[in-house]
Amino acid sequence: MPKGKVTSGDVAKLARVSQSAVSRAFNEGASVSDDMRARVQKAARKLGYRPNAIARAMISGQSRLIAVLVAYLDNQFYPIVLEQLSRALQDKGFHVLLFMTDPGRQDKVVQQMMEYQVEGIVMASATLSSTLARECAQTGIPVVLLNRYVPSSPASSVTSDNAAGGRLVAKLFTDNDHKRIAFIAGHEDSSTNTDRESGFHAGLEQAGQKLWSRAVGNYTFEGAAEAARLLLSKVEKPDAIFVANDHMAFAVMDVIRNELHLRIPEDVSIVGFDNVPESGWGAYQLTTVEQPYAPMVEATTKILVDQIEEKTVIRRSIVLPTSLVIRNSVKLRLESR
Amino acid sequence: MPKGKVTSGDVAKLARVSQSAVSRAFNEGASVSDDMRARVQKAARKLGYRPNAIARAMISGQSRLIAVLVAYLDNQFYPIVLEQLSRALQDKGFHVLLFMTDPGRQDKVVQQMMEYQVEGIVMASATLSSTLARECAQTGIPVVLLNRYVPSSPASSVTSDNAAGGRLVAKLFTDNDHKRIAFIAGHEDSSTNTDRESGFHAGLEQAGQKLWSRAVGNYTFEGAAEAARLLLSKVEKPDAIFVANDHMAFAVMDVIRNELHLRIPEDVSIVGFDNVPESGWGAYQLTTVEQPYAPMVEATTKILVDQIEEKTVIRRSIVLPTSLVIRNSVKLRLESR
DNA sequence: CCGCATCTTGCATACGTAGTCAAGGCGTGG
DNA sequence: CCACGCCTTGACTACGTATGCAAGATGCGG
Repeated sequence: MPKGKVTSGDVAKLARVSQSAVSRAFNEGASVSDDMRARVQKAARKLGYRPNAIARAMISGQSRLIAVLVAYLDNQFYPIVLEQLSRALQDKGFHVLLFMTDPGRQDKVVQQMMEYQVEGIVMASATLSSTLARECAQTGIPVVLLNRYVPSSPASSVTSDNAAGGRLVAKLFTDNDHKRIAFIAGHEDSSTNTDRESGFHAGLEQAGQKLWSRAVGNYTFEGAAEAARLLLSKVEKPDAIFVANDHMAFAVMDVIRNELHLRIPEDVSIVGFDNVPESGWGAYQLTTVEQPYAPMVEATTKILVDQIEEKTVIRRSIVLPTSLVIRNSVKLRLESR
Repeated sequence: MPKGKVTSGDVAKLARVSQSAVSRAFNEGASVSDDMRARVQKAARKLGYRPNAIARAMISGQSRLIAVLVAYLDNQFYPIVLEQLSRALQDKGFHVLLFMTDPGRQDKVVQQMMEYQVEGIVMASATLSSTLARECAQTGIPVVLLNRYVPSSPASSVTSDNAAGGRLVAKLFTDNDHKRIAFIAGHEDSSTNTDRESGFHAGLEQAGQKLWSRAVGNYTFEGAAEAARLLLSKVEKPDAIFVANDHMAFAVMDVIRNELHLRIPEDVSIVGFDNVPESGWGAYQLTTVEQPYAPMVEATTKILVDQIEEKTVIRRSIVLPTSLVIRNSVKLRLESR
C-alpha cells in the first residue's frame, strides 16, 4: 500500500521514535541500538518507506550522481563502455546521469550537469570539443576524459596507448611486405586520431617507409566509405590501409568488396582500431588493435571515486597498453602460417 | 571564479534583493519586473550562479528525472533507442538516469530508482522480467515498457506490430517458393519473441504451410550460432530461416557461410527483425523487418510527459506498424528481379 | 485628490533528511 | 555508594529553493 510519499517522519510516528532515530537506522555509521534499528525497520517495511535520495543529497551535499557525456552511440565502442561504466559505478553506489550532446547544444549541457550537482563527469566521445572539456574542468569537480586527451586542460584522462597501437599496425604491415600503405583518418581534431596516426607514421619511418596516401573519414560510416573510394580510385592503389577505428573499417571493407570487387586481404589489407565485437564477426574478421575496455572503465571509476572521496581533484593521465588482434584482414608473408 | 557553491542567497545579497526575487527571476511563470530580472541576472552571471536542481526537486516535488532501465547494450537496437530517447527527453527538460540491471540485481534497482524520486520509468529490454515490470508499475509513477509487453501489468507499452512483422516474413518466404521454413527464437519468455513467432506461424498457416523446424537462441550471439548449427546439421536442411532479431541473424549467417560453407540466399534464405544499422552493411545485406525507431521513442516520451503533467497514470498500449526491408538475404522467385 | 485594482517585492515557511548538541540511562571502578 | 564515562536517544537546525501571504508601489478612473 504505497500511498503517495512516506517520509522518515511517518515511520518515526508509527514506531514511536524520533525522526532522527529513523535516519540513523538507515545510515551505516550511526549509533543505534539493535532493537531500535529493528523497530524502525519493521515500521519502515510496513509503510513501504524508502529514503529520499534527493533530500539526502541536499543535506549531505553528496548527490552520488555522475554525469556521462556522449556524442553518439553508433560506434559500438561507446555502448560497451557505457554499459560497463554504468555497472561499475552502480556497484560503488553511484548513478549515471546520461547526457547526449550535439555540437550545437554543448553549452547547455554543462549548465544542466552542474544544476544536478553531479559529483563527477565522464566525457566519453572522441569528438567532444576541447573547449567543452575545459569548461567541465573549470567546474571544480573531477572530470575524466575517456578515450580522449586534451593537453591544456586540467581534466584527467584515460586512454589506451594509441600511438603504440599505431606503431604495431605499421610494424605488421611492413613486416609483411606491404609497400603502398595508406591511412584513413577519423576526426582530425581528436587526440585518438592524431596519436594513432603519429604512431603509425613513426612505425613506418622506423621501417624505412613512408605513407603512400591518406584520406579523412571523420569517424563516420559514410565519410569512411567516401575516403575508401578516394584512395582506391587511383591507378596505383594502396595494398594496405590502416583505418582509424573499426567502425569506419567496416565501411571501407564494404566498399572494397562490394563496389570495387577487390579481395581482402589478397588485394588490400585492412586494419582497424578498437576491437569492437563486430570485428570478430565472420563476414569481416578484421585484424585490429584492441582497446582494453575493462581496465579503461576501471581506471575511470577509480579516478572518480578516489577524487570524490578525498575531495581533491588532481589531474591524472592513465595510458593503458594496447595489443594486436590478428584475424584475416591482413595478408601475411608466409602464407604457410 | 566559481568558488565552491554559490546559492540564490549569495546572488540576492550582491543584487541587494531578496532570495525570493532571485528565485522568481529564474522561473518562467513568476511575477518579476524587467529591471529586477536584469539586476538579478547580472549578479548571477557575476557569481556564476546556477540554480540547484536538487533543491528545486525537493521543494517542487519534481525531479525531472526519468529512469531508463536496460539489461544490455550488445544489440545495437538498444543503443539507438537509448540515444534517441535521451535526446527527446532532454528536449522536454527531463534527464535520463541510466540503470543497467542483471537478472540478479533487479530488486535493488527498483529501490534505487524510487529513492531518486524519478518521475517516470522506461523499461527497454525484451528480457526484463515481468515481475520487475509489475513491481515498477506498483510504484504509482508512469512506466513504459519499450519493445516489451506484459499483459497483466498496469504498465503502458510501446511496441512495433511484432505479429504483423512475423506474418510479413511468412508471406515473403511462401510467396517465393520456400518449402522448409525454420524459426530461431529469441528469449522464449519475451513478448517480442512470442508475438513474432505466432504471427509467423499464422502467416505460414495461411499459405498452407507448417514450420519445418525450430531452435532457440535466447537473443544471444552464441545461442543463435548454436541454434543454427543444430538446425542445419540435419540431413534435410531448412531452405529459409526467420531469426527473431537481427543481432542473432548475423551469428546465424556467419555459421552458415563460414562453418557450413553454404550460400545465402542460394542455399538458405535468412530474415531478421529490427533493421539495425549492421543489417545494411555490405557483408550481410540482411532482409529484415523494420522497427520504427523514431515513432517508438516519440510515443514513449509522449506517454511519459503526458502522464507526468496530468498527474494521472493510465495504461496505454501503442502498437506501431512494421515494414519489410528487402535486401539480399532471401532468394526471390523471379531471379530476373 | 481619493479609492480601488493590479503588479511587484520581501518575509516566512516548507520540502525530507543528516548531524550537532545536550540529556538521560547504564555500567564500572574506586 | 558515588563519580565518571560511554552509549543511546530526542529536539533542533541546516541544506537551497519555491511559494503563499501581506505589504508596498503604481496606475487609473471617478
